[in-house]
Amino acid sequence: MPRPSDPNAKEKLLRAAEAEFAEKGLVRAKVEDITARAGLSKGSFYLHFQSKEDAFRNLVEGVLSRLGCFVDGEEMSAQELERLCGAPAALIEDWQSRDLETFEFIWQNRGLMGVVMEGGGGADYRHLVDTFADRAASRIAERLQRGVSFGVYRADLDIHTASLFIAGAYDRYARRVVRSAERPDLAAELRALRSMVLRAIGTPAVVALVESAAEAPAKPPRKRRKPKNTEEAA
Amino acid sequence: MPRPSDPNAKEKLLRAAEAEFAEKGLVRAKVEDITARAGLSKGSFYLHFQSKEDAFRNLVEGVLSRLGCFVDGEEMSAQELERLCGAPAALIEDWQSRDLETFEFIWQNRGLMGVVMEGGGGADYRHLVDTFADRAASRIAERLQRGVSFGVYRADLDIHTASLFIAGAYDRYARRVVRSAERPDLAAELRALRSMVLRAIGTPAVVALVESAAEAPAKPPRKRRKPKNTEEAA
Amino acid sequence: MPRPSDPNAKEKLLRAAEAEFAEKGLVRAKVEDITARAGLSKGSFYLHFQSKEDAFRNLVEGVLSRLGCFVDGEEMSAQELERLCGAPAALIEDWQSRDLETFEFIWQNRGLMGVVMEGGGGADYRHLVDTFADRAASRIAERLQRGVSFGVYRADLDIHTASLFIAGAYDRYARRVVRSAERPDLAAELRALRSMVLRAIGTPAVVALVESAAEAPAKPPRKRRKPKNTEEAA
Amino acid sequence: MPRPSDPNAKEKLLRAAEAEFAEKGLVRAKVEDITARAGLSKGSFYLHFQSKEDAFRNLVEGVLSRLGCFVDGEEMSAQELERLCGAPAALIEDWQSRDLETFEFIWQNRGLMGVVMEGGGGADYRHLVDTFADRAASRIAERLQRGVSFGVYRADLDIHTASLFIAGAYDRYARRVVRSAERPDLAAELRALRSMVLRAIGTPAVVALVESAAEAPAKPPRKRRKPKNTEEAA
DNA sequence: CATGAATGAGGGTTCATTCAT
DNA sequence: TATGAATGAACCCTCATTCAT
Repeated sequence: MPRPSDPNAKEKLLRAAEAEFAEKGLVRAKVEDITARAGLSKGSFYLHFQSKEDAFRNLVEGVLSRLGCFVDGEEMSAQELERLCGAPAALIEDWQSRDLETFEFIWQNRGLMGVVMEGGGGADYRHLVDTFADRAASRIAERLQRGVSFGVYRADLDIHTASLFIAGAYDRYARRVVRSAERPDLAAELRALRSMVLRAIGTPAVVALVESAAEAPAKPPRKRRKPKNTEEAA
Repeated sequence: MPRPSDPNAKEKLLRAAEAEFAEKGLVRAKVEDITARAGLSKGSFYLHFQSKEDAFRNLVEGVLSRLGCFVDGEEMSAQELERLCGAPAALIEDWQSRDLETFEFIWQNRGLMGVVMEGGGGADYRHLVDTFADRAASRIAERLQRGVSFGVYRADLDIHTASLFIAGAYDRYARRVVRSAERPDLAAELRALRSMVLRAIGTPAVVALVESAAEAPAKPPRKRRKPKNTEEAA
Repeated sequence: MPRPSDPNAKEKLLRAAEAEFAEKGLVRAKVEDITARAGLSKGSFYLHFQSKEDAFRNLVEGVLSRLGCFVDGEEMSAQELERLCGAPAALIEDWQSRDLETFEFIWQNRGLMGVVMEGGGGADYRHLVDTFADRAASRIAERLQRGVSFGVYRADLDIHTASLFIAGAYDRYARRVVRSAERPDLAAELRALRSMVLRAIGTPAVVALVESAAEAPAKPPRKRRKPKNTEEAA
Repeated sequence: MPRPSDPNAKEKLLRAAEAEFAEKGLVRAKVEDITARAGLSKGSFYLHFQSKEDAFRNLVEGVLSRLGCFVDGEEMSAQELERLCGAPAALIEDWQSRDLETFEFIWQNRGLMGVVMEGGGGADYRHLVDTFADRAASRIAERLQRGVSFGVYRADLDIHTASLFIAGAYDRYARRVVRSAERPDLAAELRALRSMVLRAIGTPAVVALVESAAEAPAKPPRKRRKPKNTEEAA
C-alpha cells in the first residue's frame, strides 16, 4: 500500500544514507536500514538512486565538491591581496576566518566527512580523497609562496615540506573534529593551531605578532555560502 | 585429501590475511582468498582462528602493540636522561634515532598499518586506533613537559596543543609512508619534519642548532628489536 | 498531472503490449516499458487490464480467435462446394486463396504470432496453442475426407497422419514467415508448399494438374475481412 | 550444517534443473526449487554453476550437441553408400533406423527438448535452435541431392523447398513427441511420416515400394551411443 | 480517468562457517 | 590436522501492483 507522495523523499533518503554510511561504511550499511531510517520502503531507494554505491558516490562527491569551494576560496582582487599582505595581522585574521568557515562546514557534515576520511567507502573512493588532499596541499603551497614573497613567512622556507606539513596538521585536526561527540571550540583550536604553524614558518616579526595576539578575539566568519546538511539542526 | 601437517600454517595464514586485508579491508577480504593465497584449504582457516574478525583483530592488535613498544620506548635511566637533556644536540639525535626505528617498522608493516589507519576494519576497530593515538599523544606530552623543564623547549609552550599537533604531524607522515609505492627516504624526511617541529616548539638556542645542523648525517638507529613482517624480505 | 482522457488509450496499450511481448515474451516484458511505449503512465495500464497476464491473454486469445476464423473459413453452400470439387483446379485455387489470406494475416500479426508460437507466454499458454492446433488439424482432416470422397485425393489416404503432416507443414511455414525480416513471397511459397502436399496426397490426375500448373499466376485473394494490427502500416 | 559430500551433486543438480526448466522455462524456474528438487541447499547450486543461465546454457548446448551427432550421423563408406542407394529398400530401412535412434533420444530428453523448442529460454537461446535447424536442413538437402543422383528421388525435385518441408515435418513431429504424456509408437509414426515424405519426393518405383512395404516390421535401431538423461529410468 | 511515487514480496547471488571424511 | 563440499542467512535489486492526488 503506497504512502502519499513525499516531495522530500530523495532528501530524506540522502540524510538517512549519510547517517548509515557514517555509522557503518559503504559495505555494512544496508539499503533496508537506510530506507527504514527515512521512513520509506526498501524499493523507494531505487526510485532515486541507481544503486547503493550510486547514493554513496553522490554524497561523497557532493561533500568533497562543497569542501573544495572552501579550500579554493574566493577570488581576491590584487588590490585587496596587497593590502592584506602589507598588514600581517589582517592576513592572519583572514586566514582564521576562512579556516573557521571551512571547519564549521566540516563539523556540520562530520558524518559524511568521517566516512570519507576513514576510508569507509573502500579503496575505490580513496582516490577522490587523495585528489582532494593534493589540491588542498597545492593551494597551501601557493599561499605560502605568496606569503614568502610578501615577507610574511621566512625567506628560507622549504615550501614543499611546509605545505605537506600544514596540510597534515589541518587533516589531523579535521579528523579530530569529525569524531568529536561535542562541538569543539573551533575558533580557539584553529587559533592555537595557526599559532603553532606561524611560529614554524613566520618571520620573527610575525612570530612576535602571534605571541602578542594570543588573546585577541576572533571576528565572526564572513558568510560566503550557507552550509547544507546541518546535522545540528536535525 | 588432507595435506601433511604444516607447522607454519598459522603464520602463512596470518601473512595471507594481512595481505588481503591490506588490499581489500576487513569486509571485502574473503576467507577463501586468504586461504588460497596461503596455499591452504578454506577449512584450515578455522583451525587457527575463531572467525575472520578474530584474525583481523589478532593482526591489528599485534601491529599496534608492537608499534606501541616503539612509542613507549625503552626505559631510560635518570642519569642517562639528564645527560641527554643537558646536550640538546644529543637529545635531538636520540629523537631522530627513535623516529627512524618507528617508521622503519611502519614501512615494513605498511600493509596492515594502512588498513588500520584508513579505517579498513570499520567502525569497530576505530577505538583501537583512537586508544593508540591517545597513548601516543600522552607520551609526546610527557616528553614535551620534560623538554620544557630541561629548558629545551620554550617555557610558554601550550603542551596540550603542541602534543596534538606533533602527534598529528607524525600521523600524517605515517599515512604518507604507508601509501608510498617506493621506499621513502625516511631519515631525511623525518629530519625535515623534526626541524619544522623544533622551530615551532624549541627555545631560540635549539632553533639555532636546528638551522646549523641541517646537513649533519644521521646516525644509524640502535637495534632494539628486530621488526617482523618484513615485507621487503618477502 | 492527469492528461486529458484518451479514448484510444486501451488500443494504444494493446499495440505497445503486443510489441513488447513480441520482443521479450510475457515474463521479460515490463509493464513500465509497455506504458512508456504507449506514451502513457504506468498506472493507466491497470485501468484497462487486470494484470500483465490479462493483457497478454487478451492479445493471444484475440489473435488466435481471428486466426481461427481463417482456418474455419466461411460457410460454403453445398452447391458451391459441389461445383468446386468437381473442378480440382478451382478447388486448388480456392485453397491457395484461403492460404494466402491466412498467411497475410499471420504476416501482419507476426509479432504476436511469434510470441504465441515460440512459447513466449510460458507453459500456461501452451494449451491455447495446442487447442488451436488440434482444431486446425480437425479442419484439415474434414477437408481431406471431403476431398477423398470427391475423388480429389487418393482413396487409400491415411487421413489422420496426413492431416497432422499437413498441419505440421503449415505450422512450420508459419514459423518461418513470423521470423522473416523481409516480407516473404507468400503466394509463391504457399504454392510450392501446396504442390508438395498435393503430390503426397493427390490422385494421379491431381498430381498431373499440379505439375502442369506450376507457373500459373495466383489470383488475388478475396477480401473476407480486413486484417487488424497492420504492422506494415505503422 | 553441511551434508556429507555427494559426488553426484552436479549431476543431480543438472537433472533437477532440467526438470524445473522443462516445467517453467528459464525465467520462472527458481534456483531454490532446483536445489530443493536435488535435495541440496540453495548455495550449493553456485558450487557447480556460475549462474542460473550458465546451468541452462550447459543443458541446452549439451542436448543440442548430442542431438547434432544423431543428425550428422556416422560417416558412411563410399562402398556402403553405393550399396544402399542401389537398394532403395535398404536405404529406406537405414533412414528409418536413424530416425528411430534420433527420436528415441528426443523422447528420452523430452523435458529439455521441450524448453529448447518452445522458446523457454527466451530470445537469447533461439539462435542456438535456429543454427541447429539450419544445420539439420542442410544435412537433409545433402541427402536429398544424393538420393536424386542415385535415382531414388524424383529428378525434378526442388531440393531447397523439399528440405525445408521435410525438416519442418520432423520438427513438427518432434514437438508432438516432446509433449506426449505417453510414450508414442515412434517406429510406426516415423514409418508413416516417412511414407508421406517418400510419396512426395520419391520416384514412382520408390512410391510403389512404400505402398507395398507399409506393414514390414521395423528393425531395432543400431546402438550408436547410449542416450543420457533417461527420464524413463528415473 | 490519468498519474507516478510508493510498496514489498520475490529471487539471484555471495560468503562466513561447519563438519564428514 | 587438513580438506572442501555443503549450508543458509543476508542482502541487493526488480518490478507488478496500488492508490492519494
